[in-house]
Amino acid sequence: MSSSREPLNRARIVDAAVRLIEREGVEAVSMRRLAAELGAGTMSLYNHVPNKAVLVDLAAERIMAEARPYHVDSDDWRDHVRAHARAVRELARQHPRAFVMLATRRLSSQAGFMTIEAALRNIERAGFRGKVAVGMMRAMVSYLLGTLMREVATSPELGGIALSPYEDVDVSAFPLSAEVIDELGTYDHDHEFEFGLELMIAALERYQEPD
Amino acid sequence: MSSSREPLNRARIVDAAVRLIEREGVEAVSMRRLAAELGAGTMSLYNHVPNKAVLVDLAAERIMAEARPYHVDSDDWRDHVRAHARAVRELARQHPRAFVMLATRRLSSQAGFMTIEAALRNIERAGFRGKVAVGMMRAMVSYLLGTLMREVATSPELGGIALSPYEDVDVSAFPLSAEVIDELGTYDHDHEFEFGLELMIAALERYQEPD
DNA sequence: CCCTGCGACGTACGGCGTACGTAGGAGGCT
DNA sequence: AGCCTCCTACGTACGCCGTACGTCGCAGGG
Repeated sequence: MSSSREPLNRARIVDAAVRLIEREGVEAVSMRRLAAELGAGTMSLYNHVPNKAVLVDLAAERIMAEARPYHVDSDDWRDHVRAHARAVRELARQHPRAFVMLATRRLSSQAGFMTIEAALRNIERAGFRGKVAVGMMRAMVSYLLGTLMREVATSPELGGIALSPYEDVDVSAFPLSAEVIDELGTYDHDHEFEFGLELMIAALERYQEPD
Repeated sequence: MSSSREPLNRARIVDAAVRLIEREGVEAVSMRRLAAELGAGTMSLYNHVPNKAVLVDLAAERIMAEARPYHVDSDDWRDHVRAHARAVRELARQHPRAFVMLATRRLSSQAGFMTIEAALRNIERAGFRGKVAVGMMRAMVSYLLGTLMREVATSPELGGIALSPYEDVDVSAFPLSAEVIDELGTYDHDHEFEFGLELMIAALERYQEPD
């Protein structure tokens, strides 16, 4: 495939891995396939990358680095938090298969720090610093991670989610669930994300003005 | 291994899978190994289970079903929310390797509904019903999923997390991060979990008394 | 007594990650 | 020029994996 005259190098390999991950998910990545795609011998890859695990790590970092810094024109910290959260969501939606992978991996990259720094800046804007700010930042990250995992790992094109997840369960044993069963079966991800986001913002606001 | 005189059946196979998952994680599960552990031929498993994917699903459901309903003596909905969240956390900590698996899978089981119903009950106690309650429940689930993923996927015994994740990054470019770098490198999961939990509760409270 | 059906199992295929050994070419040295 | 050293590419092979397929033996019914 693509001009096999180019000598192999780490960048080209990682590139190919990223493309493959975005196209078919991590589980589709194999050293043999990658090599074939690069028109190289399988074992040649090992001259540039110690093993598959770190290759995947490198790919994860590369994808993370694609995150564009968001921009927003406002003095209100809430708008910044919103913009930041939406930017993360955008990244997740653009790379659904990669996101699941990123989510289960601890990041230690420059790119990861950019996100952390931006989140801390927003929380500082809201009037928090130090330990409390870190706690809030982490809670925010947890919420984002959670919703986006749910949104993205649930998307139908990603591997056979049942149409109605509640087919073979007798709901009558669960009165409250039964009452809102239609709601439970429906996912309006836009709405849910924004709802949860406002909930998180409300929580921060409440800490601002203590009783 | 263990009394190979017993005839094979689905329950025994799923049991073995669960044990193996809890001991060494999903990635350690293989049909050959499972069969060996049961003192059976590899292909005999396929008489009781169509393929590995559904076997793992069955194991996931079985683990989920182990979740004990929590109990708490209080009239305050906050205490119920706390108890529920802590029960989920306990489950995650008792089965860290299984939890990561459960988290990336959509549940449609009876057991899953028990959790949903309990969460809805608590939120109803706080005075919310219908669509709003579902949104809140989902936000709560997202937060729980997120923190617990972070807590559990990060635990050192689960596959080589670097001691200090921020070794080779130049923090000086990130002033706010630098300011709290010690905090960032430290994880007090108990404290963090409770902090985030109170944040979520605060958010619900704020919805109770609208400005 | 035979027939039928089912569960257990062996073999084999095409995949995987990667250890290891080899070969060839580029660059520096004398 | 000749040689040596080092780096990269690559082939082979090992031990895993999931599972399709075919066979065999045995239990139960006619």
